[in-house]
Amino acid sequence: MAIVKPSLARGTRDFGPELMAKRKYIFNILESAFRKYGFLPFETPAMENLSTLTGKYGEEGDRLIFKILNSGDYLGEVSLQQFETAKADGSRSFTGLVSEKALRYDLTVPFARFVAMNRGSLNFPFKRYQMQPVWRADRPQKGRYREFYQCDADVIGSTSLQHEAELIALYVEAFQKLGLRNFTVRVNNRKFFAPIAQKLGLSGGEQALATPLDKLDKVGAEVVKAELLEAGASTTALDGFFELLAQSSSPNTLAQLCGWLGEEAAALPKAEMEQVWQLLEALQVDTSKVRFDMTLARGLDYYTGTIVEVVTHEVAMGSIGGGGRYDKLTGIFGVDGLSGVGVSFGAERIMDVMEQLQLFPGHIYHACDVLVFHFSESESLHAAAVVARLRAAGVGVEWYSEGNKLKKAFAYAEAKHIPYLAIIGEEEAKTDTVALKNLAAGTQEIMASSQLSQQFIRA
RNA sequence: GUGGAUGUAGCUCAGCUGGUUAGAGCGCUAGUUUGUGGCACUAGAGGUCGCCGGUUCGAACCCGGUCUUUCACCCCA
Repeated sequence: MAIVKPSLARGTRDFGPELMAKRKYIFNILESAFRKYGFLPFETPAMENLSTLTGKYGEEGDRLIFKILNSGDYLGEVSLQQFETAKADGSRSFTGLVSEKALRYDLTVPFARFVAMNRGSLNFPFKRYQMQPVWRADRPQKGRYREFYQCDADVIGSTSLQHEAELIALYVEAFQKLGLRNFTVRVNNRKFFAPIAQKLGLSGGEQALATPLDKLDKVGAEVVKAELLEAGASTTALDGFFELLAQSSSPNTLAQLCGWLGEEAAALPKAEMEQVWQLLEALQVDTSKVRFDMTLARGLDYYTGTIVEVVTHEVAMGSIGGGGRYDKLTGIFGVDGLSGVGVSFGAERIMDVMEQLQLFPGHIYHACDVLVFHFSESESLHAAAVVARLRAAGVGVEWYSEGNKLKKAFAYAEAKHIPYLAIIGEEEAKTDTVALKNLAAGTQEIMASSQLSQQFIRA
């Protein structure tokens, strides 16, 4: 077989022991936060039926789904006419002919699929957390991968705004536990969009508003204004709206927006926002980390109510978390009346942010407590006894196997961040002792083998 | 998916307008020190110059394609 130069598929990465230590550190913090709020673990397959995924993420999203080619003679069933048609529409209809499975694009849709399938046997409101990779056929950039982990917490089967408030509380708590200080949970409500679009006179409905609005902070007011004009907005209404946007960082934004819309039109989303806010305060959430942001839109089609997104101000990075309420997601699978709400943590980006801010504590990467080293074969049985004795006492031990060079054992232990080296030579074997060296301090002590485990149990 | 940049030793990078055996620092290996590292000194190993093709007497260097990474757009975690 030809030798292939080893390489990674585009947009993917390996996780060596050091990165794994960091990822597990993040996952452990998130997991304990999830459990603290009553969420239970849950997983779904990496691949779903293509029909489960398409149409849930918007047109752009559909394009980014990784499709899996059918097995066998997948071209045999395709007629020449179908082929020509597909060729004419830029291959769009072709995937449907040769692919019926795809890699999951997010964790929410598979979860909704599960709930719809198992509604009879679930205990509602059903709360689950899920930490698994998702795949997107996007063009990779910094902080943007084609395979990345999401950590989601969702509750399906309740319309209570308690869940919105609790999930925001969870966000604030988890990010603070991870060590992030300067971050904001942006909150908005999709129910504002229809009345705003109507007042502006947009023909395309709320989506015509959401897409341009979402990129306001990026492209600036003028560009957004131009796009909305093109979408049919009236000039006078637009001026009023941008006056609001110009001061959208003020704490009165919500009231101003509602004033502009009129009490009747704004009544529902306003009431929801206010209730969520009251609950946040009652839950003693640090609301300085939470901000109403009328420019937040979010791309995914399925959100219907409260939407949230988390950004950090300490490093340049896209959002590190996002979520919202979706009323009709299970409806697509034939089960109406099950509203859901959830949040997602972008593990990969959180990891990149924490890396840059050096938020990982130093102790998370160490293989075990002690490396046992013996000089020659004649001491190996004594060393084995020491190893066994330590492990029996619950101490993490690695037994060095490469030769008689103490120097190399030092380097090895250091590379794996093992704090202690237990040295066994002729003299130690004879007297049933061990020379225990603390690598960081450089101190060394001769002690009886039987006393050795005490050192670690104390520490 | 569209446009721009990038790619030289394990890592970070030199390499003058194309000209013989492609360099440095760090790291690695061995030794000074046959049982005590993190310092110093000495020696050494390691490169199809991303890949494929073209121009040329001659290409790491010029041209085309391709892949990777990266930036902007799009979108998003």
